[in-house]
Amino acid sequence: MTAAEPTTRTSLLDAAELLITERGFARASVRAITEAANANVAAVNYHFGSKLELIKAVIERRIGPLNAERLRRLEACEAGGEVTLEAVVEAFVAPAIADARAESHRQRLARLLGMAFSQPSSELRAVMLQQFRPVIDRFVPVLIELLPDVSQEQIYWRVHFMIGALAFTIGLGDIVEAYSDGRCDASDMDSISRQLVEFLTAGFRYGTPGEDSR
Amino acid sequence: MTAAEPTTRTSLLDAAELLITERGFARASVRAITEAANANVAAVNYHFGSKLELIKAVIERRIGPLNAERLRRLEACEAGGEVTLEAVVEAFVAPAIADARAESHRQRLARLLGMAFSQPSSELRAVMLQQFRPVIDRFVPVLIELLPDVSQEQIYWRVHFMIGALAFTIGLGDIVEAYSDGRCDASDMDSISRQLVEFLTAGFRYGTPGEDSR
DNA sequence: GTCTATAGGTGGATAGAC
DNA sequence: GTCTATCCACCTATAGAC
Repeated sequence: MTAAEPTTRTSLLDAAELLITERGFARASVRAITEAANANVAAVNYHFGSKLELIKAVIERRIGPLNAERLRRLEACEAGGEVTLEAVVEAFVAPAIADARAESHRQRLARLLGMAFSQPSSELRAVMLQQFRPVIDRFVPVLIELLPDVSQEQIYWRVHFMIGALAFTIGLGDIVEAYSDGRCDASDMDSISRQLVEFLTAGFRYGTPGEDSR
Repeated sequence: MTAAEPTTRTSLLDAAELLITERGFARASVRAITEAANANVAAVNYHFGSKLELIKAVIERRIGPLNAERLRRLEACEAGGEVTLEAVVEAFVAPAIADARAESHRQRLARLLGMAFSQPSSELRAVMLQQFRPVIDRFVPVLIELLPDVSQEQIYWRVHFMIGALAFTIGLGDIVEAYSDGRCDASDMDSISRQLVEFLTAGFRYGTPGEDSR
């Protein structure tokens, strides 16, 4: 708990994260991970018990702090008395994009997140559900209060739409560069974050056409 | 080209699709696929050349018709003279959700789509890009015309947000059921489609706050 | 904690008979 | 086109010396 010397354990986590985002869960072999970490083949089993437990640890190490930051920002909003819809959406979106910008692992976290979500493995999806649960439980009531004309059910769906747009955007932003023939810059995180927040805020606020039309 | 008798080739495609969406690309082995298709182990290599080529064929078989339907619906809008923003968004969203409802493979197509997108394998991502390119190229100009105050760059990003929300929703709708403690029904495709179209339409239309505020 | 060696298994692919 | 038999690369996990 003193300094940040690279233990074998953290080296394994780093190497695993890198290789998983590069190759996927299945093709990131224990052999390759231990080799990249300058550790022994048996190190994964010694430190984590199995490859699956290592993967879980990789996911939890990233998603945990990310979601904690989301909660922290939401609480900062409430403490400041400025609980606008836009601020709440930003509290959810911005930490993920900020994290994607940090270091060299630009899309790594989000791709990891997206991969873990879309993985059919029920084990990994359970980890994701467990990690996201407190965040959803905290954000939804705030959104309900901010949008009294929108039903609870609709709020849940819109939160889901938000997560989808966010995960897809960070993990696969480079696709837009290809489609737009370079007109869009997937590395301009500030612009992306702003555009996404504005888009989602509008969806939350105006996503219910006049009730009289039904 | 006469009837639809189940050839070995199509049995392999069906079995591969099912197993891929259940287990993922890596864990859907050639052995399991051929067994499920009541075919011989060597059949995959005989008919497709390799496992990778089989996977590509599975993706193309589903995404191709889906995107063709999107183009067809967009053209129907234009022919009818009713090119509203909502109709255009619906032309993009509804075919995917309709397909997800058909047969028993509820989330299969979309999960396949999401998995193929988030797969680090550059081979598969190239297939996805190639399949989506004509759709993007067709929808973007229409959206530009409908939203003269929104820059081209922003349109591309919003289309990206739309795809993300859509893919995530169809592929992982059951997550919402868990988070909402059953308040949301992920099998009510009509409701989901309507809500998603309304959410996205609002994002497209009102996603740009007044310019005077900057 | 780290290493070597190896067990024990599954993967994709193919050769060659039918 | 279909089958069997087989090759061989690679994987996870562990036992046991250091």
